Amino acid sequence: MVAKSEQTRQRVADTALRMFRDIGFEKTTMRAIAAEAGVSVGNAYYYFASKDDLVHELYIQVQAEHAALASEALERTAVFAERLKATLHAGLDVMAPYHRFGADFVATAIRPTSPVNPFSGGSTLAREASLDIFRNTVDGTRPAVPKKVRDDLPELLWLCYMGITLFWVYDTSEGQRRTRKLVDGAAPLVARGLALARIPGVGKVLDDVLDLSRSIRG
Amino acid sequence: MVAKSEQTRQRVADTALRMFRDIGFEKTTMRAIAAEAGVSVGNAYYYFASKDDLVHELYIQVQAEHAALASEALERTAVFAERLKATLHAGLDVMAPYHRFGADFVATAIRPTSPVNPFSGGSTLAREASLDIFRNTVDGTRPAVPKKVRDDLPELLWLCYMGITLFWVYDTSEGQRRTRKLVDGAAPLVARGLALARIPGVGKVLDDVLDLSRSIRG
DNA sequence: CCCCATTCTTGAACGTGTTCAAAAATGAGT
DNA sequence: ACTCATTTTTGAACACGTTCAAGAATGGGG
Repeated sequence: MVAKSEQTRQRVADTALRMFRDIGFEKTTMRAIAAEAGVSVGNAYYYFASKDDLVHELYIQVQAEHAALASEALERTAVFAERLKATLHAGLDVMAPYHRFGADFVATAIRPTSPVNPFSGGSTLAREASLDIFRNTVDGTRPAVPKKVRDDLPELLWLCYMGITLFWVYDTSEGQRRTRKLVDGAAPLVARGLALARIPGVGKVLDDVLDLSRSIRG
Repeated sequence: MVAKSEQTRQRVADTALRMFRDIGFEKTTMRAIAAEAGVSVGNAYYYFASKDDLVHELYIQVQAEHAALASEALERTAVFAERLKATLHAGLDVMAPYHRFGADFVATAIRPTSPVNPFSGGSTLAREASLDIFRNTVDGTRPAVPKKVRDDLPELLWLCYMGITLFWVYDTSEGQRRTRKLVDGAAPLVARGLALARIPGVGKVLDDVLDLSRSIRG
């Protein structure tokens, strides 16, 4: 019977995530989580190597919700700008309850040693899952995006999404209204920008940008 | 006599900065700083509200060095791409000794509550000082950059610099070679991209980008 | 039923950043 | 020289994340 152990793990995770949402990152101490979940501090550490690891748990869950919500919304349109908008808004929808926690999340995630870090660590599962959402967004587009950028676009959009998330973290307007406005404004602009890729002069510069991007990554 | 007090403050700051550079952020404990500087822990806190505040001190100093080094290099050329390259490389030069400390610095700086945060807090002195470096970079350019973007360009470049810094933090290549390559490649590309602003189709999109950027900030 | 290796759980202990009441040093006014 | 309010300094104490030796529960094999 492995269920008992899994049950304890789940109770700790659920308690932690609820407390992150309700009272914020700093007030959610490991002692408080343990007490609330009815286990000892050491026991929580048996299942999660660190407090950051619990943040990782939250990241996984938020991302799964993002994928589900985006996938659903993407069925409704094939127009690139609309699809991008839908994916980005879905991300904001899912993160919304955790806005007050956002800054701490980003500060945690940005450390190279963090299990949540989206950049380093190479092929993190979480990062690939997140990239897949943007691959979906690009792939289902009709008319298709220019061949030239098709391969790199998902990663580029994902990077934009990271930027938007950062903007969102600092967005103190009610309901993060300004971030919504940013998404609404930026999505069609990206689409129009892509169309420019067909202008010869622009295309050359774009080629070089993509070359540089590839050479830096390699 | 106010010098005695200032002397203590300076000794704490110097000790902290040296230890950050030599042994890293985490190993530089407040107790270790105090011991090394020959004061009590509480005394260090009399002058610096937090460990983050000591990071702020470092930020100020690094930035002053960046301004000086960039200003010197900018006297040597009026070509935009060269000026941008010079400013960015100057930044990397100044940060170089602290590379191992970079991740902790960024994680500290990114919190909205941090005294080092470059975004929130509105008109932080440090942020304005940093922006001035890029205003200098743009202003002295001959031929001048397109009127359309002249006002917004410094802030945009500064934002790029933040991005490059982030890249630099994760750059594990020796001497952060890849970041240098990024700067060398990106600077001329930005210059060529600016030239495109004069193409009508591109100009329209650019106008909208700038409009959005302004409306979001306001 | 009992063994015992494995899995799970406990709570005290460590080092950390930070706080604070109290003590010491300082220096301007007499 | 002597106040005494102000500035500076001290070190013990607090809550935190984390570790770990020790013990308790579990469950398959005799």
